[in-house]
Formats: sequence, C-alpha cells, structure tokens
Amino acid sequence: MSDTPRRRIPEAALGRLPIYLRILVDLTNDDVTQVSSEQLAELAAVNAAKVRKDLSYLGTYGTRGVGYEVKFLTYQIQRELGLNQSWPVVIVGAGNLGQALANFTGIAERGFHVVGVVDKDESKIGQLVGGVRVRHADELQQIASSKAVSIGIIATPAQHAQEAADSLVRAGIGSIMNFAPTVISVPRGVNVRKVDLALELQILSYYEQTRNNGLRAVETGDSSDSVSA
Amino acid sequence: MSDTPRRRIPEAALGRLPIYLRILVDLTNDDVTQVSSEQLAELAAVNAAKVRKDLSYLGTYGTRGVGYEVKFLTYQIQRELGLNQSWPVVIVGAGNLGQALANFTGIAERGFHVVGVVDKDESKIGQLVGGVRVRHADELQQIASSKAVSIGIIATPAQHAQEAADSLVRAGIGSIMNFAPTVISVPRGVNVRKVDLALELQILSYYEQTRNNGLRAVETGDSSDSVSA
DNA sequence: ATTACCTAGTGCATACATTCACGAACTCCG
DNA sequence: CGGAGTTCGTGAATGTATGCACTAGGTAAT
Ligand SMILES: NC(=O)c1ccc[n+]([C@@H]2O[C@H](COP(=O)([O-])OP(=O)(O)OC[C@H]3O[C@@H](n4cnc5c(N)ncnc54)[C@H](O)[C@@H]3O)[C@@H](O)[C@H]2O)c1
Ligand SMILES: NC(=O)c1ccc[n+]([C@@H]2O[C@H](COP(=O)([O-])OP(=O)(O)OC[C@H]3O[C@@H](n4cnc5c(N)ncnc54)[C@H](O)[C@@H]3O)[C@@H](O)[C@H]2O)c1
Repeated sequence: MSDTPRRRIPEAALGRLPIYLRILVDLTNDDVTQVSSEQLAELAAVNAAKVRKDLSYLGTYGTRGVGYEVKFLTYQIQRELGLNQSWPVVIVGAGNLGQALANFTGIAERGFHVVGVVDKDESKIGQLVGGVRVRHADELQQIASSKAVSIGIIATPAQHAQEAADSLVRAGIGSIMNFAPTVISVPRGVNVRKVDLALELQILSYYEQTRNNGLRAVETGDSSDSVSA
Repeated sequence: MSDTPRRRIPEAALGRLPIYLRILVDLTNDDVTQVSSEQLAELAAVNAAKVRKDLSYLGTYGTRGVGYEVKFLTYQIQRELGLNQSWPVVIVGAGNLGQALANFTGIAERGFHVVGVVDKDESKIGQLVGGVRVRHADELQQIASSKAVSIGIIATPAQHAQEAADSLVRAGIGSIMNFAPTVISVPRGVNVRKVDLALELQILSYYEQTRNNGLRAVETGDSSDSVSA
C-alpha cells in the first residue's frame, strides 16, 4: 500500500470516470497497453486537459512523455469507484422495465448483480426473472439484510415510487436509482440518482424547436438575440 | 401571442424545466390553480431562488405577492420545450429495450409517439411492437422523411451504436437519444443525449464505497441529481 | 388611501467546472 | 551525456451555476 490520495472527486469528474473506464476496457480487449490523454479524450469526446484533470483526482498515475498504462489505470478507476467487488442490487417493481433490467446482462458486466426482485402484485410473485424469483415487497427488508444489499432500483409506476423509496430506506439501503419519472424524497445521507427518459427527450425537443426557429442550438452562444417573430 | 422573450436557456435550467412541468401537471390534476416558487421548490427538491431564476428565463410569468398560475405556467413551459406538438420518434434496435420503449405508454403522455422501429435482424422484421411493425434498418431514411421524424433513439448493442447513429444522421435526424453504453460521434449540429444505467450505478457505487470508508458522501455536493434531502 | 404583508425577479458574491498554457518529467537517439 | 521530442500535472483565467438577500410589485384589510 503505497498511498491513498483520497481527495473527494468532483461530481462532474465522477460522471466521466465510468466512461473512461469503459474505453480502457475496450482498449485492453484490443491489446492496447498505453494510452495518452489526447487519445482518451478523442475516444470520450472531451477535451484532453479535462481528461488529465479528471484522472489527477485519483492520483498521479500517468507517465510524462508516455501516457497512461491501460491496465493500471483501469484498475485504479475501478478501485476508486468501488468496482473491485460486484455489488448486490435489488429491484423494486417487476413490470416491463423491472424484468428487462433483471434480464439485462450488461449490468453484470459492469460491477453489479441482481440478488432480488420484489413486487406488490401477487400475480408477479414467484415468477423467475433474470435468474431470481420475484418475491413480495414485504420481504424487501429481509432480502436486503441477508444479502447485504446497499443499492436499490425503483422500477414502479411514478405514483408508487415514493412508497418504494420509503421501503428501500427502511430496508437500510443507502443508494437508490430511480427510473420512475417523479422526485422522491429520502433522508439525508441516502444517495439518489435518476434516469428519466421523457425528461431527456423533452430536452431534445427544446433543441429541435430552437433549431427550427432559426435560433440554432448554438455552439458558442453568439448572444445576438435573433428574436423569432 | 404577446411577446416571445427567447433568451437561450442555460443547460442546467433546461434540465429542470421538465421536472417543474411534471409537477405542474400533477398540481392541475389535484385542482391546484396557484403555486409559489417556495412550493414548487419543495416539490422539486431544489432551492426556491433556483426555481424563480429558472422560470425567469422563460419570461415574466409570475405575479408578485401571489405566485404562478399553474395552467398558464404549464402552457409556457410546454411551449418553450416545444411540447405543443407530439414529436414523432424512431427507434433503432427492436431488442429487449427497444420493444419495452415502443410499448411504453409513458412516452406518449409526455409529448412523443413512436412512428417507426427498425432492426437489422431479419427475424425481428414484421413483428408488431407498440402498435407499429418492425421494419428493416435500410428503410430508416424512407421512414424518417415520410413521417418528418427529427428524433431518433438508439437501442442497439454498444458495438452497433455508431452504425445506428450514422444511419440516423444519414436519415436527416437532428437529435439522438442513446441508450447504448458507448460514446457516439456525430456531425456538428446534431444533438445527442445519453442514458447509461451502468454509469449511474457506478456513481452510486462510488458513494457507497466512500460511505464505508468513513469519508461521507458529503451533503453539499448534490449538485446535479443526487438528492440528499 | 394607507399600511401590512406576500412573493416574484434579480444583482451580486461565491462556488464549481472547463480550458488554456506552461513547466516538469520522462523517452529516445545520436 | 545532452538535446529534441513527447505528454503529464496543474496554476490561472474564463465560463457557468447556485443561492443569498434585497427590491419591485402585487394583494388585502382597515
Ligand atoms: N417500460 C419502459 O420502457 C420504461 C422506460 C422508462 C421508464 N419507465 C418507468 O419505469 C417505471 C416502471 O415502468 P413499467 O413499464 O415497468 O411499469 P409496469 O406497470 O409494467 O410495472 C410496475 C410494477 O411495479 C409494481 N409495483 C407498484 N408499486 C409497488 C411497490 N410499492 N412495491 C413493489 N412493486 C410495486 C407493480 O405491481 C408492477 O408490477 C415507470 O415509472 C415508468 O415510467 C419505463
Ligand atoms: N435491456 C435492458 O434492460 C437495457 C437497459 C439499459 C441499457 N440497455 C442497452 O440498450 C441496448 C439494447 O439492449 P437490448 O437488451 O435491447 O439488446 P438486444 O440485443 O436485445 O437488442 C438489440 C437489437 O438491436 C439490433 N441491431 C443491432 N445493430 C443494429 C443496427 N445497426 N440497426 C438496427 N438494429 C440493429 C439487433 O438486431 C437487436 O435486435 C444495449 O446497448 C444495452 O446496453 C439495455
């Protein structure tokens, strides 16, 4: 154990580490052993200085004049993200999305495995999805503690998302990924991230509309307010 | 149409407008007609000043001492986001996710409708998903132009995502929503947004790990999404 | 009308993020 | 060994976002 730099990583940089990680894994598969910030930047579609600064939060893992050793950097990012282990996750809601997620293999390849799926609907109980049997929502706490689960996924309709969040919190889960299009409130200290398809589409809608207004989605923000009509 | 303020909306604010919009729609359903920035902020789990500033980019639609009229504000946000119309979208890739999306009704309720689903795999062609028949990827251009589609969704495996993106661009699509966990490159002027489940989970993983290291996931840093209310 | 009381809108300070540009550190080659 | 060439790490400048705290503009009651 040489050292553990352990500065806190800024949110913005944190959001890019998984991207670099995926690229590095791909590079390893292509037998590439060294990579420069310039190359990484190209592959991640970002600025090279940003790559270097992002990586500098992890420690000093590059070699000047050379670049980064792919495997070593891969390991360091994984370690920093806590991906040395595979995290057990539970899914709340065994509907279309919940089942798709449970069946989805891509999740397992990136550091997670589904150890439980629960639903409130009796007709769903007992069904086998993604190798696990759907159990009743009341058993959530038991599942979470017996399998040491700390990450939960909400895949219920929006109107039940808060209820699902509450039960996850009660079960001792500290991090929640929310697919329901609603804001959930959780106690301080619980992390929530959301994935909201419609929200993203609506942002695209905005850009499409401004494009059609002749007010381009603007590269540099040329500020000259060309009023539409 | 009195006036159209038409300043360009900052990215950060833009990302919150769909949230306010959803809340406002819910309020209307609950027969609430007026709302203050304070209440909206509470419901959206953000700061009230932020709500006011975000809304100020649209124009001056509130009434001091009173608040905002729910229906009027709803209309203004919809108009700004281009949600007066329902946008036609095409889905590339009719696998698990593509089918789930095509079947998903939530998308229609929020301003979009699927007019085409294409796949490269012959065995998928002709299948009926979400009310439309899967057609061959080669027909993408024809579908896009005949239905005036400007938004495309990539739901192919990562290794085919660039190919899918290229075909969408060739078909004249200007905005792309990418579900494949890979960076796609597109010509200048084409908008891309991504939804990456594993990436979000990996961020949660980081926070779980730091939590266990005794170095708390820190309150204040809930900048973009991670609510710690 | 006047006063008391709200709440939107916003200027400003602060915080956070991005990018440039340059010195430091390493390799390679003659 | 020394100089040329490369690429990292980072200070400083710029750009963007947040949130406080105040002003402007509205309501309501007397
Ligand atoms: N289907 C998609 O393609 C898609 C895409 C993006 C987002 N979403 C969102 O994902 C969520 C789920 O979508 P879906 O299509 O799977 O819906 P669905 O109706 O098919 O499934 C929801 C499931 O959640 C269960 N449920 C409800 N309350 C529960 C509770 N408290 N505890 C446990 N289980 C509970 C229901 O019994 C049902 O089986 C929705 O919020 C939707 O907006 C879906
Ligand atoms: N399944 C999930 O729950 C889930 C969740 C999140 C993200 N994703 C991502 O979504 C993507 C799709 O996942 P999936 O589970 O649906 O995969 P899948 O293999 O079931 O489906 C992919 C489909 O895309 C088609 N395809 C491939 N190349 C194409 C092309 N050039 N043009 C048209 N069609 C093409 C294939 O024929 C196949 O039918 C993947 O990138 C995956 O990582 C999936």
